[in-house]
Amino acid sequence: MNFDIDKLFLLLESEYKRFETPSVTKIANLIKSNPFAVLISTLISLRTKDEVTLKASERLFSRADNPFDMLKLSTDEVERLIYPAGFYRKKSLLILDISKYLVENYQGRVPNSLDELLKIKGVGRKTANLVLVEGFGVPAVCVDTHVHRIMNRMGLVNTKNPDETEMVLRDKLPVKYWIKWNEYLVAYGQNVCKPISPLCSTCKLSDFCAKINIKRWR
DNA sequence: AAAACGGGGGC
DNA sequence: GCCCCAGTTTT
Repeated sequence: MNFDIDKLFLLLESEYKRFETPSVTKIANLIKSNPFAVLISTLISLRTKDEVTLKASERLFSRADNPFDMLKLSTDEVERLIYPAGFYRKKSLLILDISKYLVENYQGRVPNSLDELLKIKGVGRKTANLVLVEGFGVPAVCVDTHVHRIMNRMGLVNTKNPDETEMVLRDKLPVKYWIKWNEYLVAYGQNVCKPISPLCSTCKLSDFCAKINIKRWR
């Protein structure tokens, strides 16, 4: 990164605090303390808005916040619990599949290495890295659509491939920033650096922006 | 009626 | 690398 990464991080941090909403943060923090919850809520979040995901997760985890309890539920029950998130059939089957896999292979615990996480069905690099960062508090670079879009707009990368963005960040971003990077950028991506019609005129990060791919992402 | 919400996997 | 997947909520 050519620019002052420390300054950028501080800006992101202060912006993040502006976007915090107590109720959402409370649920999110509850999920964060449990790697299994992080894993499952990430699957629920597929093609689903964040508030809906959190509400569905909260309902599901109040019934079962570990693989053993999850396997006591039928697919119908899981479907009903996560219903508003959409794609509930596919998701409920996957949730129970993964629960079974974790019980059979890891005594019901979520593995804490990238390689082992990637062996789980339905888990790719984004999900695996998020489980490491949020579930285990291990430094990892998690590139989701927000991180990927903003890094492209800033000119750090110029690629459609999130894996490439991940590799560049691993190389250029100091490890001490890995834990919070995804969280801050997701918040910024949702509130300011949005996919369509981003709020560039009031953006605090414009000094860092290469101003490419602004109009529309995707 | 149309758009928004995203990541994994198959080829 | 490109395309497919498939359902809700919001506008």
